[in-house]
Amino acid sequence: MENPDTPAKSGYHHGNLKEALIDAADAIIREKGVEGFSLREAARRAGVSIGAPAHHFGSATGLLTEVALLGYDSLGAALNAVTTSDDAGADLQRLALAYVRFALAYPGRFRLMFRPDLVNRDDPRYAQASRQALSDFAKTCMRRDPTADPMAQIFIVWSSIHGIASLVLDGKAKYLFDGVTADDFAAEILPKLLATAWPFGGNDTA
Amino acid sequence: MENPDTPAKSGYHHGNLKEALIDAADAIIREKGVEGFSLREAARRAGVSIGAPAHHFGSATGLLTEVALLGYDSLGAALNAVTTSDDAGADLQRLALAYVRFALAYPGRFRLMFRPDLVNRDDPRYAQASRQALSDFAKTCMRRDPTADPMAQIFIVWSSIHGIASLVLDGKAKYLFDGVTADDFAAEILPKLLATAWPFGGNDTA
DNA sequence: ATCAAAATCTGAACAACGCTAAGATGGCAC
DNA sequence: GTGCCATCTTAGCGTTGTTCAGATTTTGAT
Repeated sequence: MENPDTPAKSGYHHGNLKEALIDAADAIIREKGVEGFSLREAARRAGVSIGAPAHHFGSATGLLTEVALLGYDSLGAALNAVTTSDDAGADLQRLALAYVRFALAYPGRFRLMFRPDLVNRDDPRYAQASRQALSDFAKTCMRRDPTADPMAQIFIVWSSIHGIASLVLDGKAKYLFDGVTADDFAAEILPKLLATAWPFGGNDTA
Repeated sequence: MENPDTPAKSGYHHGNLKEALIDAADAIIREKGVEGFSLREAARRAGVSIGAPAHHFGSATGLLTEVALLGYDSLGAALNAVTTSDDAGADLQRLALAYVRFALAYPGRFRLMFRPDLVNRDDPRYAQASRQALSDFAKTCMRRDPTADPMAQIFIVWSSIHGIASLVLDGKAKYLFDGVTADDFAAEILPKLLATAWPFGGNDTA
């Protein structure tokens, strides 16, 4: 349940409250979504009083920012685990699939990561984590079409993938593909969609 | 400020509280965003006690659903106002531009429209409004490539546009196009982007 | 080793929120 | 006129984030 290297709680002082609160917040968001989160419940789960988190994070935003950073790290790891090949277009398809599957596997984290009202964007680690998570993406985009304007290409491709993830997560896909669940979509419909209708899958570099 | 055809408030009874509350909610969301909304403030602005909205809308979700419907109507109107031509690809570009500009002009409405936790999706008017808003879109997609699978094509194109709008609205564009404001993006960068890097602008039907 | 200083956590308070239920008010059909 | 019913008020409950004085423990300097 907990890291074995925790100093454990020695009565009054918790030991590593900061990590415990981040874990608790992440768990709440996983179970009940971003809107189900409350600072008080995170404190409750960490076995600490309601005023304790303020010392470590200042406000709820501070704690949620940490969870968002964790989210970007895990997204980056998921994209980094995608196998690469000579075919940049095929790689881009796999990355897109991984992106959407991440969103569906961690809907709470994913939503939080794109909620400017809940995270502190002035934290320099935020921009860093965001950029890092998409680095594989950017590289594969450039590999697919080295002649294109880098920022333009990355933005357009990222938008397409992010739009797919957002719409599916918000339940809009079932309006078009009537009644299909998000999991079915990710497992069956989406791969076909990416292989046929998605314009970034083709190997343009010949 | 108010519709001239309001029965006005006759002391105890408001006259048309329902509309007044919807207007108030829409105004709050315009001014302070979705998160800045509260049922109590909407009641306050309508000049009515805090328990009054419950009678008309049941809960906050009920009221917000009305605002979301209003949002879909206005989005549909914005897309419907786009001039059409023989070139379906060019039309699609204009529709995309209108979609993103709507999101930037009415960020509160736009975000609310895609917040499943704040609107009642079981309301049959929701699916109806959603479909209606995108009808021009769907038609133009089919006109652009009549051979493609309708649902697949519409979903992919919509995703692309929705992703652009979402990322810009969430402030992600300024990470790629350093420091540019959302308005500058919509006015200058986006049109060029749609004309060059966007894969759905070309006239594939020859 | 001692003891002050800093870090950490408690507990209570405050204002605001959504929701509910009991009662007051007034329009409207009969 | 009278009674019904939609409408609105008011009070209350449980919840939330934030703040702050004080209790407790660790740390570091002497």
